[in-house]
Amino acid sequence: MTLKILVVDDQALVRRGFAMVLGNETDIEVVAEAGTGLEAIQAAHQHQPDIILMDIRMPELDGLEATARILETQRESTRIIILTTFDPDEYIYRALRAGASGFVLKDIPPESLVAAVRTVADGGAMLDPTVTRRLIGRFAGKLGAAQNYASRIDRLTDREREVLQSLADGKSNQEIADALFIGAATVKSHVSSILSKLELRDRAQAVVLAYESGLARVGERDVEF
Amino acid sequence: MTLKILVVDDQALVRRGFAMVLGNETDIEVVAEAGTGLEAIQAAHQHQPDIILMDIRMPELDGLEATARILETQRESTRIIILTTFDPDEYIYRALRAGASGFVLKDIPPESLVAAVRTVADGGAMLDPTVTRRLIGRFAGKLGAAQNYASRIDRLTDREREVLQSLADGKSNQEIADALFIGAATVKSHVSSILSKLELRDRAQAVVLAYESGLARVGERDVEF
DNA sequence: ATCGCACTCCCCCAAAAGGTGGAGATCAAG
DNA sequence: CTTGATCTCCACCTTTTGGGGGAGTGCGAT
Repeated sequence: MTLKILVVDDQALVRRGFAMVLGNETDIEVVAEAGTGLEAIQAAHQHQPDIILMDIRMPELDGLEATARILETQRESTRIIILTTFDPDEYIYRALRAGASGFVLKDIPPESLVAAVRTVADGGAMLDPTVTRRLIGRFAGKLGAAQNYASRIDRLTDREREVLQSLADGKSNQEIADALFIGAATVKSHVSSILSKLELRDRAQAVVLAYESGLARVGERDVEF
Repeated sequence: MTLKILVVDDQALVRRGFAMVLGNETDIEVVAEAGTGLEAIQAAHQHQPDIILMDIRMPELDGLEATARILETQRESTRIIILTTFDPDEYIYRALRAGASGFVLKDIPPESLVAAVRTVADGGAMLDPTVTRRLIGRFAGKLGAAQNYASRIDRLTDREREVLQSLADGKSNQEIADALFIGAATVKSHVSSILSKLELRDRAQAVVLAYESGLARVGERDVEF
């Protein structure tokens, strides 16, 4: 199956350049090009590309806004790689929030661009190394505070951690009991112990801490409520 | 200037493999190998490598702990790339927190490994695409399911959303009342209304939904408990 | 063998949370 | 001006939660 690509950039020359690089691959086809954000949205709906290479600075509607709008309606089928000339700083966070799967500089070597497209098509994400570092730094920094909790969590027993996991699912004591095949009284014991060890007041705080510490992660939960 | 590399893995065969791949490059030199975490720490101090390729599962001291210890004393001069066989899931956060600059799977193509080493040496960071995606997801607080909840959330009134925010801080009804300058009874009303509108059972579930929907995001909270 | 620990479960009690069914006030829109 | 929505609060009631005691089992370390 060939990958359908949409190339979006306000400079025709740049579009052609990327299109040529990608067109050399047998399993990649550039199905459309767009020169503005609005055109991009239009083209995305019309051609349903697998991957969109999106410039940021464009007339009418910038690439990040276009990214957000496109992903609103076709998040499942289309992934977007943001291309920028340099200075990712101000844009990366907006880009990632908008739902971009990649963020690379335009001076990327052609073969790397191809690799990035394939990676993203495979469900991965590809960021420029400096962006990656920034993201890690931000991530690690944010965890500065939560690290206290992460270390406190280590003091929990295995069973207690299991119970905390269940708490982070929004389960009641009885539901946890059923899930772990133990009595409700036992769950109460564990919960009490957890709250005490982590210096928390109630299960709601336990849920917060589970997320902040990384024990629970967004999107990994089977939230059936 | 040639890059000095330390290869750490408990399997000698794996070490030799990586060493050979890297040794082919004229500007890369494998200055030492280690088979355990403790050996790694020792070798890192002795050889002051620019880059360490570090396995996770090892006897004596695992790679993540070794990473943390090494970076404690030579964070400026040495960068570490974590290598794992698969299932990055459980390790990535610990790895990034420990200060790793890279996290790649062992089945990485040789030329990509070389590229990763150069990237990290240049001050960038290199993560496996699935890891990158996870990190983005975590940062952006958005993931597939989030949309369902997000839509339910906008049925809430402004005040209710405020209260939900407070719930996601782990606050009790009284604390929310104090924070919003209203009575505890009023908070109860709002909470009831929230639970009813979102079809939740208790505040713990509300916290979960706040995170899963992106209304609350890891690291944005002033967790003072 | 004894100690500590984790895990299991029990009882009792108080506090918090949640449900129901109100009420008054405001304010924007029809 | 009436309607509907929102925000504020109340009273009454039931359920859940959380704390404070135990207590018995098994298991691994000393």
